[in-house]
Amino acid sequence: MLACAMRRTPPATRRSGCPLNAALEMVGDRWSLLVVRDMMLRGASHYADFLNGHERIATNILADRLRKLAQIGIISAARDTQDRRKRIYRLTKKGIALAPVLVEMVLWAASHEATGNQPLVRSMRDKKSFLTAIRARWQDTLQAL
Amino acid sequence: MLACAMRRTPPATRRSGCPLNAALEMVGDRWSLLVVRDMMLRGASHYADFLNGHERIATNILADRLRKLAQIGIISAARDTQDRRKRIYRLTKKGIALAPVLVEMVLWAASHEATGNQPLVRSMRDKKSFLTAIRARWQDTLQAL
DNA sequence: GGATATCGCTTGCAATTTGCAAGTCACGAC
DNA sequence: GTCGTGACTTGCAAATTGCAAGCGATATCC
Repeated sequence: MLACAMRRTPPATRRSGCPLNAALEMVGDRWSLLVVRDMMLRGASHYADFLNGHERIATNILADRLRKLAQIGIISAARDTQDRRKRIYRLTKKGIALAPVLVEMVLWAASHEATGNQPLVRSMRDKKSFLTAIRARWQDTLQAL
Repeated sequence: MLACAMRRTPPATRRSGCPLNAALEMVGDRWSLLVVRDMMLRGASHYADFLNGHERIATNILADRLRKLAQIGIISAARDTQDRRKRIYRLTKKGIALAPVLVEMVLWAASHEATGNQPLVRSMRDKKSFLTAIRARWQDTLQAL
């Protein structure tokens, strides 16, 4: 199977062909990357995990973002077999590949503003080992299925 | 002078202390990073340069974003001494420091979607030399003042 | 096994933001 | 002094956001 055939979203109608524009049309809003962060760094996987995050996302917006992120192929959604009321959200390969973007945004913000969570920032300074660790953790959660 | 004293924006009221949240409150919208891209990659410096970009930003939104980016300290604005109708917008140090973020977003989008401008993508693959070149060009434009 | 709680949403609605089009106003060119 | 240009501002309809309340399916308790 060709990699191309696996893309979830055919280019759609983009305002321009610029890859940066494509990225921004997918995750260029206030909330999408925070949802990704919660999954990647805080291990969030249930609806309530995201709702209770520190930024207090509104429930209708959360539902909308989860839907869009799934459509785009950044996350996958599945019913929890242990508790059928719950759904489990997971990062896909495309989703975990956003890690370098998050790292650079965090490092940029931390070096130009007064921000919290300095331990996280410090651990990100060694990008290579941070990314390796993140990817390893993600692989592990896939094993656990 | 302490570095801290140079910050343009005292933390403001953020939804959370997370550096990623801070970054998103500053540039987490559809347009801000496209404006930065136009300056960084296309050498845009006048209002019309941005207006005529391929994504066709609306004029009121452009004015708003230029104002906000200047407030935050990502760009600076100055009257053109050659033609006093014009204003010249330039990236500050904080603005040019966004280059790694742009690079990672472009590389991510290009490897998960069908996008245009492959020459740019290819040149970004060697991140280190790409960033060095970008920073050098930025320094040059400052010399020319 | 019927009442109660929990989970993941949806709905209503006001307020803000976006996007397009049409000005406006200072300056420069002729 | 008239005309064009550059950088915006204004008006307005449409879309998006944010908050609160509700709802249906599933689990838990007694």
